[in-house]
Amino acid sequence: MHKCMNWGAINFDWNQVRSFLATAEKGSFSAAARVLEQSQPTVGRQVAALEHSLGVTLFERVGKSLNLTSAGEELLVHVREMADVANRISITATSQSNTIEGQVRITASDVMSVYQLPPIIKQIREMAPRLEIDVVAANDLRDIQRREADIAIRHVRPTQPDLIAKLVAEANAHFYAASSYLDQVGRPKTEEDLAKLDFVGFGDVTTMIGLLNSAGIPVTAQNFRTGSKTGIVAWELVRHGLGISVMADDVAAMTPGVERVLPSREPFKFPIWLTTHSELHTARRIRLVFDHLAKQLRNYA
Amino acid sequence: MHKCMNWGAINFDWNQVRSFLATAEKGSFSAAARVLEQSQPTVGRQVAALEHSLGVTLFERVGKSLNLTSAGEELLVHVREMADVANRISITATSQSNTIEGQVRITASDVMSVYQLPPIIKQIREMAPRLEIDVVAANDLRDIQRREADIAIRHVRPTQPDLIAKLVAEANAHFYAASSYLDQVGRPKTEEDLAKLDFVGFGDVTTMIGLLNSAGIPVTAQNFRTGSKTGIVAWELVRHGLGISVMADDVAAMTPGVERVLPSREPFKFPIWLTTHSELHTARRIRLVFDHLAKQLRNYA
DNA sequence: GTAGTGATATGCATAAATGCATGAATTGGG
DNA sequence: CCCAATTCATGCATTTATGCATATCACTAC
Repeated sequence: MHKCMNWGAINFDWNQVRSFLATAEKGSFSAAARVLEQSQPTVGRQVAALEHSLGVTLFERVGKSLNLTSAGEELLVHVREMADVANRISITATSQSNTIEGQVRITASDVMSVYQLPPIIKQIREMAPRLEIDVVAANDLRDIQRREADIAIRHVRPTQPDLIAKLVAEANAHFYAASSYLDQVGRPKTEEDLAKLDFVGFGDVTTMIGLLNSAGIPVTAQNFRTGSKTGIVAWELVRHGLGISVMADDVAAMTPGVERVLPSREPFKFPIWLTTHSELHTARRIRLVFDHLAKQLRNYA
Repeated sequence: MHKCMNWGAINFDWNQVRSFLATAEKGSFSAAARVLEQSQPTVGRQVAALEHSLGVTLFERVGKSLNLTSAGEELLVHVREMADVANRISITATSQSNTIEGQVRITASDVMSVYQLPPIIKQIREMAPRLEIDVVAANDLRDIQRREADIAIRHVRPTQPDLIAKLVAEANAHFYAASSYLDQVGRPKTEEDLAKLDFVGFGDVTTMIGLLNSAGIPVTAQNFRTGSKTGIVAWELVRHGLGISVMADDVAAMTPGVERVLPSREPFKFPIWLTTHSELHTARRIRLVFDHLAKQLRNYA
């Protein structure tokens, strides 16, 4: 039989709890294994071991997908709480750490990650060779409280209370298109001309239309025949002459083959906020990266 | 060097946190290892690994004993919270478990554990063979919230809010001494006579004197020339004729060679409270033991 | 229906953690 | 002042957990 070192629920493996949480949130052992950076058999076995040592069935194996038992659901509440505390431990530990080594995670839009971050990160790497910079390129907002990133570069002011945010720059953006495309369709003189051309969608098309309409450009869904949630892909579509889109001037300036549309139009303005957890800001390695990012991003004003 | 699978403090081993907690509370790796039922090298290595993966020094090794770093102290707050949540998980899991198997921990005074519990536990064992009953014989009050026991038998009403308590009996106690001792010093007729004899201390002598004084027996510390914190030892001392002590009548009745002193004196009365966590009370295996204990202990009224 | 996708479970080789035995160092007591 | 008793650190053998490859199963789409 088994060895049953810890009969009953007195002492259980805390790591197995984390496997359970990931499985419950992702819906399968395989998906949980991916986030935990472990293998599917491992996660499956850990959850099974937890079930055994707790004496409770957490999931119903109905062949296809796992369903949370009512007992599992009740436990999940506490398990989430435990994970929250674990995150707080992680944050507090980092804030206490005064060494300039270890990992720092920066999250930013994919466009900024590709076009603006690399040279800055190269500088940081030279300043602090033992620092490991991890860029999380994502257009959805990552949660700093849950430690999905240490530092976030955002274009909206964060609302959460425990976060500190610094407005480092006010960036300008204009309409851009490939010169080849404009040669073909002609260069618009007015915003009404503009509304007759093709646009390349960027993330959520609906909100983009709303934004443009409120800026006085009467575009509709008809204008958006191509697009991508991934900013870089959308920008490449623009570069290959598939239409017009709004882009930060800095990025556009380093992209050959595109030119500004309605050059005299007043620019769109958007803020660049640098964000981190207030506790993390006391950690030397975080502060170093934060301050250097602030300094360098200020140049893109 | 090391392999550093998880650089930075993003992902750390939750079990290592428990090792840290035990070490911080017990003051040494060895002591922590005893509580965790692990070896001292393991605990030491786990804490070292945690320090490494968190990038923080938790303890100062000053040769003799470990001292918590300020960083460690700050982390300890959150770590305790994490352990609390883990306990809640344990309790909730048990409350959800409807199988009559696994461990049930009962805590009681050592005297009760030795003289009264064994036959009851034997009955339970026959009723539920797959149940593992663990008796924690301790005269200090064990914490049910921290899951040091599932069911506690106490002589004071518990005050904590999440506990449910059942008054199962009102037991009687008298003065007892070995017949051989009374043959030697004579059988006292009054309480003043009594106060001239030797008493055997039971736990804290000061509170015992206070108790006897308020009962009208003018004893002083002079009367207590022997004693033991361990009730069974004290009772054995009584049985061997080293003096007088108060004892529950049931226990005294099954001890040959002792007889009641001042037999007509009205008995001391003390309550027997059965206590468990309110959530645990819904678990079938806990309920079974709880109810059977209540039923059997009622006979000792 | 039938092939294809994505999931869970199992056997087996490997990697990692654990425990034991031991040495070094420190404290407390005679 | 030295001896006894603890404590932490390290080398080594063993146990334990992990990952890979694979078989099996359920569901989807054509």
